[in-house]
Amino acid sequence: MSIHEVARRARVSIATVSRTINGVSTVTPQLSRRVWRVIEELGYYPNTQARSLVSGRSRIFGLIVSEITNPFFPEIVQGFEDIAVQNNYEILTTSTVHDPKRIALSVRRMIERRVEGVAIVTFGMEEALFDDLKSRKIPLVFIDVGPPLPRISNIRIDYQHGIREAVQHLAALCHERIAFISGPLILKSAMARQRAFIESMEEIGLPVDPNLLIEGDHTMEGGIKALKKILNFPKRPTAVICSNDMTAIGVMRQSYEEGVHIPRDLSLVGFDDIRLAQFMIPPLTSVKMSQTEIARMAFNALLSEVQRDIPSPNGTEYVLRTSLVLRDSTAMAPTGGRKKVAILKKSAE
Amino acid sequence: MSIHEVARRARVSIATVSRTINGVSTVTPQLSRRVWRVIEELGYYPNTQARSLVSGRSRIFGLIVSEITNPFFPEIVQGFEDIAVQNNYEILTTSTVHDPKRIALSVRRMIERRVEGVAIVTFGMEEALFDDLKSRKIPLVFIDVGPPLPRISNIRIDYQHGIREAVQHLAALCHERIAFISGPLILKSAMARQRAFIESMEEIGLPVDPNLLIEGDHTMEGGIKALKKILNFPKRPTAVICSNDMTAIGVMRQSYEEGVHIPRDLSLVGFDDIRLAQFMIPPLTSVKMSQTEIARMAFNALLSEVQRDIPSPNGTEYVLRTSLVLRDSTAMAPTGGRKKVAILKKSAE
DNA sequence: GTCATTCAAGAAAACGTTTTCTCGGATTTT
DNA sequence: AAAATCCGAGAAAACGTTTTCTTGAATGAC
Repeated sequence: MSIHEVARRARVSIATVSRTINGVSTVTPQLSRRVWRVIEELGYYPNTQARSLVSGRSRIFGLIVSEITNPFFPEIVQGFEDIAVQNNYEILTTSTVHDPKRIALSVRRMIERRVEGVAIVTFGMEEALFDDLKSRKIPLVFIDVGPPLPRISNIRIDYQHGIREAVQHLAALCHERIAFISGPLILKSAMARQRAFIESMEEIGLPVDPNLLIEGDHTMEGGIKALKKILNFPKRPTAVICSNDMTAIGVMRQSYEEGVHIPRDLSLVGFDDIRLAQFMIPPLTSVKMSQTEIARMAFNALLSEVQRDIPSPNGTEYVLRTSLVLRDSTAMAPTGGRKKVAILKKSAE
Repeated sequence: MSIHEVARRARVSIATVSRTINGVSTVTPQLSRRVWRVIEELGYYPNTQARSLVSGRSRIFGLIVSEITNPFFPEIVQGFEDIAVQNNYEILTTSTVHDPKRIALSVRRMIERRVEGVAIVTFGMEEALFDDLKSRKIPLVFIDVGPPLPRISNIRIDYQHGIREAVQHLAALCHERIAFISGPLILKSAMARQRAFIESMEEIGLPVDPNLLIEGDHTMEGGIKALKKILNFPKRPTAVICSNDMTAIGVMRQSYEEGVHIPRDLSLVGFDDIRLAQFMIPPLTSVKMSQTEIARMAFNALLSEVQRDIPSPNGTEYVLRTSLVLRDSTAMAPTGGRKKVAILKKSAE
């Protein structure tokens, strides 16, 4: 089972077996063949733990995501795993479920396993929980934190670009009253999206009604609640942009419940462009933030940091473009916005 | 950084440090306190690799799923992770993406990491790929394979129960032409579901039209295609049962496209009851196969096998009940169906 | 033909733990 | 009070590798 058994049967030293496996040049072809034959015969697989103990390299990366049951994340996990496999790395995934205890535990375990780097894809603000990793000089990559620190890279999401496209698209369809359902505003990323929305509106000369800035929670339930609120306003908006797709799905659901037709009565734009978006009814127009791309960037950030001989003095900043994907959940604004809504209300009574 | 440093600073031997960490009784409270203080001070975390090298226990379980981007699986991964955390295990997850090469590689790596057990949740038929694990006597747990072998447990899904409920439910709503969209029939699990459907229909005395047995592929796209086929039949069915929820979502999507209203024109039942089902428009009636429960069973199967002193001679068989969850995608059959069923029922008496 | 050089492969050290073995002092037994 | 027992803690072995050091044979130089 161990390298010794192989060595014994091939009548060589364990050093030779090790060298054979690792393709070190100094081993005679003849011996090499003999060793390989025994390895095959025995079905010998080297013990990774022993290997990385002596080599000091675990070939493991950690991946921390908020919640794997949120459809946004599986694509990231898959993408990360795909590249990891290609590069002979393994990954230790943790779905934090927003539980600080869980995060702390997971960080601890990753350190104990001597991971070579950790990608933190959480959109959260639990930064302090990762101090342990930082002080141990483990390469990290975050989403949307700055400024870069030694060994700590960052993927900056260019929210502005996609959201501007969304606002312009709606404006082109004659929408003027546009609501924005944000994520929890304690989250940097949620804040950034809202800010991008406001700036885009101002840029294009549309008024931002503070009543139409609604704080959601990035869940379907949140979308449902938010739409209820929106429909209660005397002056209903004709379009809604959501801070993520799950919220948009909630909005759709509640619209159906209340007899509001999308996109005839209400145009809807999501954010993230999860795969599901295209299978909604109607297919959801959304701002794409490529999960695969995020995964790729995150992995490469870690890998290149690990492969460096001297640590990067200031991490690296990667930028991810977002951009609008048009589908069927947006349409021309109902003419004379207001009146139409008034009529709608009457017929509802 | 290592146990030696701790030992040096606490002026004890490394054995004492080890004993302190592992709570071995024979260590004086006074010394213990001294050691702990140094550990805290240094922020020392033991090296898992060294630990499990000597102890021979990796405290890792492998988890192999078909495709983490399929909404059915994340709940399983999460559930598995939850229990693993509670039991101080770590998990190495692989999403096979149906690629045999990938599976083989992943199996190999798991063996190299000396995982203590592997849960295989794939609904596939790549069984031969796991022979390596079997021959190494690593505890395994499968879904829906039998018969049990030494150290190999099995979770048998009781498809019949839930599907019978679904058929009875539809029959009660006076449906008699009921279509079934299966998964790929090379899959045991897909076959089993179809068989359960046929048996349930016969049980209740409804005819099974072979034309209404359609082979899908467990994807949304498959559902879309299948519905197109169904709508082309001269004698359309009034209800459809799908072999999984993704297929049902595809059916919904295409129904919308073709102006077929669910549930007025067509009743729809899914299978799996993924979380998303309740957020569909309309909320999808589905046969629940609790993913959390599967995860729990799988983990416990592995854990109890590992904790045994002598291996189980025949694994253990766990059974998971399925049952219908009623929502809004089913309704009374369009009139015309009614009468006939009434007659049918009479003749059955 | 002797001596320096090269090189393949074995011996041994090292990685960071746990665990067995050993030892010396304290406690109990007689 | 001497002998036997216990017990806390250090020394050392072991886990399965990689890698450095060593060795001895073969090659080449003069």
